[in-house]
Amino acid sequence: MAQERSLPPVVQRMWGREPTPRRGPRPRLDLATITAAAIEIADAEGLAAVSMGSVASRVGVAATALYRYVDSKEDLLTAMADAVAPEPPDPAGMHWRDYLALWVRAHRDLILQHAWVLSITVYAPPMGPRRLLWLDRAIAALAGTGLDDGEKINVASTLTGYALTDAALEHTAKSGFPELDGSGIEGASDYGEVLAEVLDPEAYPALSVAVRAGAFSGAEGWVEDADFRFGLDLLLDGVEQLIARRQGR
Amino acid sequence: MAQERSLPPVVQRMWGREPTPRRGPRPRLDLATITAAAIEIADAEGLAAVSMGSVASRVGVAATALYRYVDSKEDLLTAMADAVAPEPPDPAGMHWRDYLALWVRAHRDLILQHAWVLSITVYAPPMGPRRLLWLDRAIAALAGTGLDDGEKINVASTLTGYALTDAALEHTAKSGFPELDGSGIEGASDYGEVLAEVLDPEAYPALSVAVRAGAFSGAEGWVEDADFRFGLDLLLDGVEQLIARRQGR
DNA sequence: GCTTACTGTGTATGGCATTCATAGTTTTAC
DNA sequence: GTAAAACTATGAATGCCATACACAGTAAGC
Repeated sequence: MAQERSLPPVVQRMWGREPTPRRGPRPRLDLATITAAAIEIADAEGLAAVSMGSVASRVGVAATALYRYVDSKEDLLTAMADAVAPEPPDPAGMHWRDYLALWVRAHRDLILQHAWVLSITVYAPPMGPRRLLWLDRAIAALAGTGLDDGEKINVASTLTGYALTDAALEHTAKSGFPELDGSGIEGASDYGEVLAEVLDPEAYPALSVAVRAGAFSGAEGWVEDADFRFGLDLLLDGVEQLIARRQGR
Repeated sequence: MAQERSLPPVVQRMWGREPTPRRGPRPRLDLATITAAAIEIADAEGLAAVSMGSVASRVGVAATALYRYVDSKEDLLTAMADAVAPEPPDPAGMHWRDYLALWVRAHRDLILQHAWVLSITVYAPPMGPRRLLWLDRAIAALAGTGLDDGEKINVASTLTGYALTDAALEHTAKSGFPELDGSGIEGASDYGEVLAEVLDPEAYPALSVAVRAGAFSGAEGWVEDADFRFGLDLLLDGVEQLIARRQGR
């Protein structure tokens, strides 16, 4: 009755609850070391280089041995996406807004440092121990703001989404537009230039004005990461207003 | 000199500029019909069923024939992600806030109706004709707000990101948490229940309080799509404040 | 009519995730 | 102390898939 529902094997292993077999030889591995090996490969050679074979040979077993720890490659990937998250920053003593700004930035940087995360999941509710640790800190930072638990979680969720999409944008911008490789187009302003030739001013009235006015070219001369802060402030302003509403009256 | 930079083949085809060969047999296909076929398959059987073979046989050619129109499968996928976008709603005569709310919702619904989009790209700068059409309308809706072109694009970009991540969340919530299939866990509240067993209150102080207080269980009894509106209002409040700042002084 | 520039086809290759039967290993039961 | 039971890692086999390549057919240009 009480055990009717239980977490599936992989998730249990993500939480460090590896089943310890009562008979037979001791398992030579655990999910953590497998995941760590996979992350190393992904960091070094990209996600495409992560195959059951490559991961297995890195930990010194045959490819099929991994299926003792993981039901499928997908399981391994989700475990990777969780395990890659480091310790979140400590909110102790910080104003919620300062902390959340820091939190989102750290989140984004984390993703940029392991850009392969972008290819795994768009965004799923956090389930693993590491991601939930980040969620915990965000909730903690919002203590005393008057928001209820659900609202806090919603705020964190929205911010996570922003970190993710901003990281994605920044990544594609940095690594060049994937569709434009070998076209001689190197950055946003070049793209704007070429785009201007194709854009029909009748079908795209507002956009073609903006493009011809150089809206894309401007993106080149960024002051640090103005774009990131732009969206972040948008969101935090929204949160601040919500908090004021909850507190004010 | 002027032609030094040019859009790569696929992108040109996405814009309807198919090269017309001067000799030899007429091409039997074009990118649009190939893409449409691929989208039909993805809608019906999921993205996994989209292979060069399946798409080719649906349009009545051999698998390898597709490489006359597309350099790689990835090209086909990005073409799909663009072509799937329908006509955007018309902003004429609407207040910017009303329109953008509508716009984001339509965007999210679009993704939910073709959830496979989530597996293709997290979020890349729009390059195809359909996505840019949406961008155009968002910019148009912000006319007269006092924002400059770059800011308008940034707003649209942030909102797109929100549509995407919210769709992703909603999708995983609807289709059940992928990692939890066959575990007897059916929804968020069930997950909260099971989670409570694993969560160490010392390591996750804020979160375990929230979970035990039923923060996840509450998510079940949604009024329509309260969560979606929550984040949306957060963002639009932020935009509104920005506009006020640009106008006010 | 002959060349030229194409198109679609068929075959072949190599990589990949995953299945399955098997041999080996440790613990429990008697 | 011995045998069965439970479990591990392995190696070979399967089937799918993206893609490269050489080729045969076709339509325009000369």
